[in-house]
Amino acid sequence: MNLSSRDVQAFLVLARQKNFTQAASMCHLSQPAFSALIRSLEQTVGLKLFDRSTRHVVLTTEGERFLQSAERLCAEFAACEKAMRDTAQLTQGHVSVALLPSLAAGWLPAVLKAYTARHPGIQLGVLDVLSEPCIASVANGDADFALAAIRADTPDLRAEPFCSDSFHMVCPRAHPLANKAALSLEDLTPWPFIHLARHSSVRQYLDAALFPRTMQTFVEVEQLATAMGLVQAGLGITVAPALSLFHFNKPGLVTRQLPIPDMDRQIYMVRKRERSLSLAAQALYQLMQDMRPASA
Amino acid sequence: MNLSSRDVQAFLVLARQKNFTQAASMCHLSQPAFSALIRSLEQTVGLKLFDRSTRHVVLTTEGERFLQSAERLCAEFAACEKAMRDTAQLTQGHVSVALLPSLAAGWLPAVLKAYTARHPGIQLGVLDVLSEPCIASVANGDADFALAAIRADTPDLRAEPFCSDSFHMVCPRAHPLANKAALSLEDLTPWPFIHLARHSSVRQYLDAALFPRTMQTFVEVEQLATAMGLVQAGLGITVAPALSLFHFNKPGLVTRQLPIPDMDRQIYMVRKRERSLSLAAQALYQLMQDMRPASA
DNA sequence: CGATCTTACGGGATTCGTAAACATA
DNA sequence: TATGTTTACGAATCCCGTAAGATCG
Repeated sequence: MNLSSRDVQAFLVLARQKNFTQAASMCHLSQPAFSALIRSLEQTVGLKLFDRSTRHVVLTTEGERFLQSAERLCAEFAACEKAMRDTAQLTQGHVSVALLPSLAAGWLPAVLKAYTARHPGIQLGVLDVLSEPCIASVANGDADFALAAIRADTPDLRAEPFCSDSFHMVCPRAHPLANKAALSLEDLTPWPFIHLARHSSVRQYLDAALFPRTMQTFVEVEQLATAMGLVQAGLGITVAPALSLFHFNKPGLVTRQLPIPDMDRQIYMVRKRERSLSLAAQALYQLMQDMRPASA
Repeated sequence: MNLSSRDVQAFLVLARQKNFTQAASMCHLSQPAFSALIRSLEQTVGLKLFDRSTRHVVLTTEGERFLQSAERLCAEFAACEKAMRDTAQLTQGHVSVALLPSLAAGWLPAVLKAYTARHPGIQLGVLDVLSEPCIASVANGDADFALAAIRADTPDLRAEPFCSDSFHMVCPRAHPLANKAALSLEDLTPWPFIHLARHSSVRQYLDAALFPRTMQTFVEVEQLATAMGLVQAGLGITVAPALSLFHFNKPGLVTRQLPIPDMDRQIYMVRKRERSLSLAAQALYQLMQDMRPASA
């Protein structure tokens, strides 16, 4: 049995109007076409639904029975249509993004502000974790996409460059490096250095750029905020990516970009291969590209 | 937006199978036709519902959302289809008949027994009242049709002969009329007579047949059962239609048919003009015709 | 005779299946 | 290369609107 929303709609209109001509025009059909439609509906349902003479049109008992089903069907159709329109117009939906804590703290707030202003009905999810769990959350479906420092190209995942992130030296205002002209990586090696843990992407980029040289390690810490405190206390200098410099925007501290272009940290947009982003995710990613941090 | 049960079904099959070829064969369609169907569905819904490559078919986020609506729609379609099938097969339904108390007591039980045996799911309604309220209940929709002694042909109602009902004299066994040969209406006039009330159809037929003669009225009563008691007590004789003779099937009483054919009471089937009987009512009426009382 | 539903029929759109092209592992 | 989806296209079907026919008040 095949039954379309159009059939149901036509039936309901006729049941209300009790007049083929009026009902037909309401359905934007010629009267004979409408008559044929009702006849074919009766055939597919297998029951005579209307008693009709040239003067009167009335529901049969079976028609009354079908009316109940038709009204429920019509309500479901309407709900379905509304749901689809809402999702298409981003009035309703959900998006979850995984990104590095540095992006989440410094840059994301403005993005989310713009996003919710435009799409207030969309539920947001943020996973502000390191690159590895970012990738994992995309792989297992917790996040629609991720912005991470790992070029994760697996059979499941696909990465594309999103932005790049230059490195900056951080030292106290009174430090000799604070005003040195033409700063280079070489200049940093003599000084006590606050390292991040080896598993951090910052450390890996830095070690690679230094190799085979090394820094005078004073200490290794996990959090950039800790490194900030140590530098502010005059215990050493450190290197941080541009996106996390908001940590070091403090009195008594100086940040200077390291002019080593090929050392720039790449941030990738990571998503599932062969799966399109949801509309809500597309809109968020589009906005993120429009508001992409200056590739300083 | 037009959406058919076929579309929804196809969507659900593909969402389950995640394979166009298999889903197509399940829907008895060629694979390209099925592919086109899904494409047109996506177009009417206005959303991409599946991510498809040559290897994998997966629901998009929007497809997941539609899946919920589709499942609810599918359930409604199934419920509707079942309801219609039940109605068509008389597994479900309702019929209400109005008929004279005489028919209701003597003849109806066997009819209803046969009817419920054949259609156990049909709800029954019986209005065992006099002809006038019978007709009224059809006119106001309380009964599907009536069996009454009034030929009710109004703009709203239509009557057709159903059966005829001969009249019988009732007297005590010891009464002279009990064994008299060649009984005629004349023979009854000398004896004390138990009349029914003037508004009863029996009385009207009897008065018309007698006119201008009259009976020796002993008393007028409303109920045939009362008349039976009075006759049994030897207070008089009476006349009753064949269909209510079960009242007089008692020891000490004799009933004899009055051989006056054109006096026979007509019973009519009364129904609304221009309205078909419900399937349940059709079945009941057909059975009633098949089991029609012998036109004694 | 006027209003209204049904039937008849020609044209146009939709939909189907076969065959070929295309894509991915 | 094998599996599976999309494109191309001719044919059958379905659906619509106009016009004529039938029916009831």
